[in-house]
Amino acid sequence: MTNKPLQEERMRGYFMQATKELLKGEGLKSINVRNIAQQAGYSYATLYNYFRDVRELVFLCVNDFQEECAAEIKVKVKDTPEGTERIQAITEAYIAYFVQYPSVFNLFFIEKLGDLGQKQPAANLIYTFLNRLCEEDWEHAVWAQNIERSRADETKTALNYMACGMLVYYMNRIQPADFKEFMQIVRKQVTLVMKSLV
Amino acid sequence: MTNKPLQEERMRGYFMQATKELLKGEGLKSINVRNIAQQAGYSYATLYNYFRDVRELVFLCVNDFQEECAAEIKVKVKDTPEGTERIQAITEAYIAYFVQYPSVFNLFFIEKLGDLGQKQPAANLIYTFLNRLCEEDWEHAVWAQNIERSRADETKTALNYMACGMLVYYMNRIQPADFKEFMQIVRKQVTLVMKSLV
DNA sequence: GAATATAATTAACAATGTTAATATTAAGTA
DNA sequence: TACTTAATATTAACATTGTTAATTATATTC
Repeated sequence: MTNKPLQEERMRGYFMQATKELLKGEGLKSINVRNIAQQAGYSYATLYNYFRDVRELVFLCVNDFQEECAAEIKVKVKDTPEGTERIQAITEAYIAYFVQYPSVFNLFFIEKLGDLGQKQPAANLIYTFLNRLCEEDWEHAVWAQNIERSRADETKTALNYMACGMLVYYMNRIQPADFKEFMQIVRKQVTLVMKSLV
Repeated sequence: MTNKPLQEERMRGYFMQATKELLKGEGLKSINVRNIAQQAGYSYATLYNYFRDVRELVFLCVNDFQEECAAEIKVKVKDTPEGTERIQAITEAYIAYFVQYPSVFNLFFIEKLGDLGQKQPAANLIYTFLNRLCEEDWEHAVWAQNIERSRADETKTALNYMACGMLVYYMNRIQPADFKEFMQIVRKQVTLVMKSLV
């Protein structure tokens, strides 16, 4: 008695595991079908029995990285009081995560999923990620500080854009040069955006 | 009597012209040595007599695009009064330019120049572009509205990051779907950032 | 006009994504 | 158990792209 869907799921898992290992290890430049397949212990053509193409495979990893990122952040901010203060802390941790894993950043924000046909779900997943991370805290802030929801939404959006912009500059332009300085700017800018709440 | 440097400069010009035509026409996906060389009327290997590699060629176009963009913006904002109001107008026109030419956007913000060895100058050129476009107006604003310079610098930086972030989201994630709506969000967000001045 | 330097072209190679053809393994049945 | 067929995996092959080497064409100089 065989269970085909389960087996296929396992196979996909092996390839995804391999992809994630490569991404976090060697980085994006090592991502190609032959490397991935070797890391998974299969031949490169086998991959095509389980994924439409290599991009589908790579973008299926987005979910896993988000879970990992969310877990990491949860630990980091567990002692920060709920509300705007924690929104700042989460945003900073979010940025720090991507700095730690540049390939994940590229995967999330740079690689074009546009070409990826039906993968708009992945785009939404990415677009809403920071907001989901901060959801409770926004609720709390709106309630506790009596903030207008439309105002909160604008600030939320601003935070989202700002975080992305800072990451793009830091990652692609090496600007500023060092991480510590970068995180200081991040803190300043996040504070500045949060000020628009009141 | 020949003038080698002049001739070489001309050759470089032909290839750069071809590259720019392709970028603005077919887009980034059509950029490869064979296409560029054909568009320039030469063989693909000839390119390597004038540029280290294809990326050097492409990034040499950054300058030209910036000039074009600056000229376009100048026309657009010529009736807007100097100062913060024009900073907003310039920022919006800057964003609109990149939406109009997605390949230029990719070239400026997405393509990694990191690998490009000694091309940090290009990175700086890009990083400072919006600030240079608004330079006079910032001077005017600081002077006319008696704004602290450190405060102005923070807002300037925020605007820079914000513009980049909005573009990344709109370009890569198709979010929001339509240009008009996007530009409304842009206006709102720019206004929000500019409020941090006072 | 022959010899040489310069520049451009074609040929060739390596890396990568993808598909087609082949081989291998597993499942089902007499 | 042995044979047939379906499934899965592998190797071979092809297309695209960047790059370099070998070759050909052009221009310069004596």
